[in-house]
Amino acid sequence: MAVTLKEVAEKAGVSRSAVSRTFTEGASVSAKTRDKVERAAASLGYRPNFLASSLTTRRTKLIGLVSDNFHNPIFLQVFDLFTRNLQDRGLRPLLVNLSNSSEPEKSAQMLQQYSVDGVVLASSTLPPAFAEAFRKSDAPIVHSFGRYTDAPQVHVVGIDNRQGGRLAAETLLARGYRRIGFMGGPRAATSTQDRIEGFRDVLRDAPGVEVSISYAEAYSFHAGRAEMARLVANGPAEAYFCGDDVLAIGAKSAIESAGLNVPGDIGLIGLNDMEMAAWENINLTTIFQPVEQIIKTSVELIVAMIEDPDQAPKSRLFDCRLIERGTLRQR
Amino acid sequence: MAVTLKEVAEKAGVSRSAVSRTFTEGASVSAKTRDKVERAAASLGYRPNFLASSLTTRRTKLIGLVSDNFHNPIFLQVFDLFTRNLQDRGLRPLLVNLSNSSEPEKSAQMLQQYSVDGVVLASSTLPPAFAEAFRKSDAPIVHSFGRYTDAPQVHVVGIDNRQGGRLAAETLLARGYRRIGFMGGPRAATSTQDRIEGFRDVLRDAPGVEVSISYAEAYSFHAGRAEMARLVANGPAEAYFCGDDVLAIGAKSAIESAGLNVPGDIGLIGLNDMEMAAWENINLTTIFQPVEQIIKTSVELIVAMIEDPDQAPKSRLFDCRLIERGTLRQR
DNA sequence: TCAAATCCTGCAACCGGTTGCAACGACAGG
DNA sequence: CCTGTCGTTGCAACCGGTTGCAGGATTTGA
Repeated sequence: MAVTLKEVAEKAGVSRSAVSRTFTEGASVSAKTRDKVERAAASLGYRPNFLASSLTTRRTKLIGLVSDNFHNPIFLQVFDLFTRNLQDRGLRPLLVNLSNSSEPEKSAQMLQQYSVDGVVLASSTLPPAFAEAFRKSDAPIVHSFGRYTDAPQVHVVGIDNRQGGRLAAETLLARGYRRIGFMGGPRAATSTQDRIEGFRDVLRDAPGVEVSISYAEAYSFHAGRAEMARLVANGPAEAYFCGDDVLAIGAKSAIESAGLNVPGDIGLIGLNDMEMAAWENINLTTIFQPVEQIIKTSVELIVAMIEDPDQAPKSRLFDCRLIERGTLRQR
Repeated sequence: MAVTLKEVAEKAGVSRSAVSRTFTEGASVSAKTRDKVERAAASLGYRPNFLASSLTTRRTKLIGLVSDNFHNPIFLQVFDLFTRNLQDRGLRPLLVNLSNSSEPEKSAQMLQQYSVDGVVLASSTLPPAFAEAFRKSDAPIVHSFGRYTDAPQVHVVGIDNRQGGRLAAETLLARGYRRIGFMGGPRAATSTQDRIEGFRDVLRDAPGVEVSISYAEAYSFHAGRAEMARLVANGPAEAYFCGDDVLAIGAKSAIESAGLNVPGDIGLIGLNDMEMAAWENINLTTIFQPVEQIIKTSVELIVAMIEDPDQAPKSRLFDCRLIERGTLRQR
């Protein structure tokens, strides 16, 4: 059984308040008392109970970290960065896996019952209804990797998907491709639509360019591979912008299985720049998404909102940039 | 501000105890009272505060999920499975990232301060001192993917690394390889030594077989690639057992970069059977590690220990099995 | 119809802390 | 030496729940 305040107080011969105060930043305690208390606490191995104190302080230092993406390898990096950023500020992530859950309200309530100080939604595929469910809990919320809106319901931190789409289109144009395809993730993913829009904006005005659009069933290797296999069988474009690296890697596999070559026969450009994209046997040209910056900003934002919860929701978007590797022809 | 017990009690015209009891499994409340309370609770949107109740019940339903492995893609699956298994039992993972932390005691104390009901250490590379630090916290502990010991300090759930090593060796022998290498992870990783032992046990007695051992600096693609590049330059063996799929994939990349072919020139067999190993462009023959079973057992064990904490620590090991794909010659 | 058994309920104390307030002691200034 | 000020301390109430206990209400059995 853990040592309590009371035991320390008795051992040190002071009141419980005195003990509490020596462990509270900025409270008024004399050097003599502090010394007695610290001595007693050390000898008993006392550690204040966070949960008990949270009752009165109304701070748990718990942050709900909610995601539905446990298959795309980029999210391992996302979890790594989130946990470290949070830990560095003395916050603790309470992990919630929304995969095949149809009841976001349950999770939102649960987080509320744990009195989390804030919630991070880390997902680019979260249906709007889900974000809405969490909004009702009164804790600060940040939607990371979310979609830009003029009047967002919650704070959004992510990339400018439109700019990413434009960048991909410009890159493909500059390489001289004229029959160009977009291969998106699931049609419903919020990120996909904006990327298409940017992509189209650029190509609309380009003379003699033919654009095709298709969707993979998920942001996964197999979905990308299956979709590209279908495309290859029906006369593929010259190059594809894939909405995610993992789709691009699947696509590459399909192309090579068909006896064709990347970038010789078909060019590919991905999005994310996940670790694997740099592996020499993959070597994927891709649009870099500033994951570290997004996460750092998300955590800063959550911390700021804990201090001052009444900030109007805003979208914070970062630009993507091109990472040139070996899956587009040089021109 | 959240609705409290007291407000519900007032609205329903009953005592606080009555409200508490209607929300407590198996407490004695009349149908009439329960009805009044539920009505009032629903109209106010009341949800009991877990943290407050944990103070008296001594159950938080919080489980510390500790890991230091946020780079090997297999761990995304590990996190997925852990969170889901825990959630299914109404438990909540408090995620702790031990990466580049040299003070496990801090994390252990922190978990204690949150009164977690149990701790899962999910790592195959955890230095013994780390496990030791957590052992001192009085919560039930399970070390998943840990190393087998006759007299373990904490419960261990993992694979029989020795059997895995034997299986790899037998497979390579059966394929007619005679110059055989082992490429392990970091020399200090607890798992590596046992795998070598099993591997050696089989090959020691095989006539005319030459065994070499080497280590990659980390369980990572680049470490595997670098080590294999070194081996290829110095006259490689005919086939290698790599201590992890990600090492094997790195090795394959190095072999192909050197203008050689897998399995034509060098055979490879990995360990883990991570998702990516099945990707058609990788198609890695590997030793399957029953991750789902390990995690399911770990969670069951934690739950059992919460009920009855005084079980002597035991090791629970699972057998590996061979997954044949395309990186070994057929014989 | 009445006593005994059973079920419900509220009181009050408690879980492990925090904090407003009033009392106290020490010290400085007059 | 007295008074005012200030820093320190303990008391007691509180955070949002749970629970042992005793008394009241209800049911059961004869």
